[in-house]
Amino acid sequence: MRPDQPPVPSQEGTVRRTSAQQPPTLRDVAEAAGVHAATASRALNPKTRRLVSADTARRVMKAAKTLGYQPNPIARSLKTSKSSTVGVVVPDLTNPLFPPIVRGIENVLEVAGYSAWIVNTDNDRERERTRIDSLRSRHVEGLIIATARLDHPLLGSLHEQGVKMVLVNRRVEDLQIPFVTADDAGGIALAVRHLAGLGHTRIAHLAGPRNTSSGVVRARAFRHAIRDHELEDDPALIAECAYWNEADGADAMRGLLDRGTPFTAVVAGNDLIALGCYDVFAERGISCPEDISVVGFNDMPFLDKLRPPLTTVGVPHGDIGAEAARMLLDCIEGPERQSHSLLLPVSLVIRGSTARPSA
Amino acid sequence: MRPDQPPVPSQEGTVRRTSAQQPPTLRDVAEAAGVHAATASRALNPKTRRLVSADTARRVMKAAKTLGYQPNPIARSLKTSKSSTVGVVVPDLTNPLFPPIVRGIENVLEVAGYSAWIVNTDNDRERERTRIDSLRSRHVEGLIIATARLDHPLLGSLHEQGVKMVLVNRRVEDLQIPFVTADDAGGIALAVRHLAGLGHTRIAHLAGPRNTSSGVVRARAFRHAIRDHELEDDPALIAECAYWNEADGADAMRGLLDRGTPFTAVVAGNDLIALGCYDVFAERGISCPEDISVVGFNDMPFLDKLRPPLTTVGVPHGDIGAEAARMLLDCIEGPERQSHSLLLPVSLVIRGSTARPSA
DNA sequence: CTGGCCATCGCAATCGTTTGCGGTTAAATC
DNA sequence: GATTTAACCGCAAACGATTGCGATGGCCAG
Repeated sequence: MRPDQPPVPSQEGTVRRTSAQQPPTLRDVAEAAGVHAATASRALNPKTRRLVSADTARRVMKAAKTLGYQPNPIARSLKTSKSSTVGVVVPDLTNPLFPPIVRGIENVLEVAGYSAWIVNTDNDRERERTRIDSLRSRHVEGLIIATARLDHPLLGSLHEQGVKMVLVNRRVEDLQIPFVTADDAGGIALAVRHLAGLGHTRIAHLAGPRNTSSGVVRARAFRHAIRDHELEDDPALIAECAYWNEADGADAMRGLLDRGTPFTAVVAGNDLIALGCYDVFAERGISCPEDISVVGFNDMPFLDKLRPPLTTVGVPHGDIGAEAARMLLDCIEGPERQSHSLLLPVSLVIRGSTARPSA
Repeated sequence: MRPDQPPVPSQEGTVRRTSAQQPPTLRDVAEAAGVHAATASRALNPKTRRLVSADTARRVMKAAKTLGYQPNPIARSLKTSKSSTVGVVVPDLTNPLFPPIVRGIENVLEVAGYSAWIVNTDNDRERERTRIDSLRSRHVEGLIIATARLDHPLLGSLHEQGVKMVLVNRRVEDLQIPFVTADDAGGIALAVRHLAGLGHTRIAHLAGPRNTSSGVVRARAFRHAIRDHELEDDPALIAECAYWNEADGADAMRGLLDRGTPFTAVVAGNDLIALGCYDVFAERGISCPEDISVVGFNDMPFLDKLRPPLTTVGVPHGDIGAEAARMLLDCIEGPERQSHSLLLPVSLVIRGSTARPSA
């Protein structure tokens, strides 16, 4: 659309695009510095600067500064197939779990000169595929993925194709994809130790979906912990939620209650599931923690202001994101460094939703 | 890095890049269809398809499909200076106010074939400048901005430069930049009407920052409403928060309490400020709503599970985002349509934090 | 039968960088 | 003083698409 000035080529050799404030290009600074564009390119890039004389490097950099030159990432990306960009795939930004992770990611990416493309999948496989395709066509240099399911062919094939990626919060079975998650098992152990210490013996678990690693790891850890403390190991005390959200948490809780098996405490797969429990408590006039104690998982924001404040296990979300980003950058820059995975420590945040059993 | 095959040009004319699964390029499909790349380009683009014969168009599209051709957005963007991309500038994704807006934006962008670059500014002017620069260098076609301050020279200069943008949640003074916000004044009116109806006569306001439009609009609306209902119009009942967050809300509340002016209700500038009040209530043993009623603004998630559940004015965040995106697309496609601004209706969500004054 | 018009398509330039290669110059060697 | 050597820099070809323009051919009208 630019009115390409009529083909009167280089009338003077110095002035280009006089009228519009088209941002200056590399050629502009090259001309200003009296060198060829190639030289300017080398002078501006620290990695190639040693190929030009110190003097011309100075001249070029000065010219760049006075012209306010900003390299065009698109042209660069086209040429180099690099983009200084990574894709971040989350199920839903609206889930308070993810923004802190994203912030952690962005913080480390930013200082490394990278930026993040964020996409939501809404847990829809097809949408996930198209979003990731779009990321790849934009030449992202790697992927940080928060939507991993245990069985995830898409990730498998991406991995085979050599796409650099790291998983956050989740792992996938049988694949050597690096991940960084919270210490799920440790967190659950903390939770049931706390409940056992309060005197609970019949503790239920509202497990997350069986197709996510967090779901199964936490559920398994729960059964281990129950046995370790020699509490009631009753399969009827375990219910599974289809999704990590309030509605399914509430459903699971109702199911548990309707089943009639008595219990005095429940460790929820995560905070949202715990919130679902709160809803059911309100429905049925159950009081927490007097009738039933609840502990959540994640320590998402504002839990301290709930009625009652939710006891939960605190997870360093920002750190998870930051570590994941660091690992991805390692993958990208150091080609074949064997990057192992990371389990970040958690802590129990004791608030008002847990108490001694009334009985 | 691709091992550019030695300059044995077009040995057969058909095979390129046999080894690697380098994605097919436009030239590949052109060859496959037996036409020139230019023709292929025209055939693939609906807008130019009429320039080629129906038959070759079919051939090209078939070839594209069988090769799995995906146009390279980077090359396209370099040539056309378009990117099918818009920038979304928010202060902090971690604030639950913004994710729903972002989702709304993405939903309408997606069906239009656009996608969104999200950046956080942390309310830091310098960071804001650099992030927006980076967006522009990536050729975003427009900006959706949620960080507007009333006096915002940066936005002014962008606007002068012809950068398409629309503001969400905020406006800026003296500038004809289209915006879409909630009906702030209407929401405040609803809130004080509710409180007045309950019998409160001394109502305080914890105003948002004076440098944001929402802050001043809500504060002004508050004073109007107070006068309309002929309640105590005492300047000592108004405090201002430096930021829209819990900590500053708590500070303002403490200031109000320490001032000694009596009041029985407070309308907070937004939900986070209201949460700050909750903190102070806990500190000082004040009970809500018995001693003081509180109403927030925004109806962010999980407010219904607070102690007590927060009465607040509900804002259609998703719609705000969606409308903003629609307006921006209009700006981009229709060049000089006079796009006016939008005020979306709000509603009062009455919960447990408001009650009749005890006195 | 010829001229002209239109539909169709190819040519080549272009967007702004990066980078292999080759040429120039000055310094270093014997 | 001739020749090697290195440092420095320019040339031009990419990357993958879009697009103005011109060439070609077929078709119809005169």
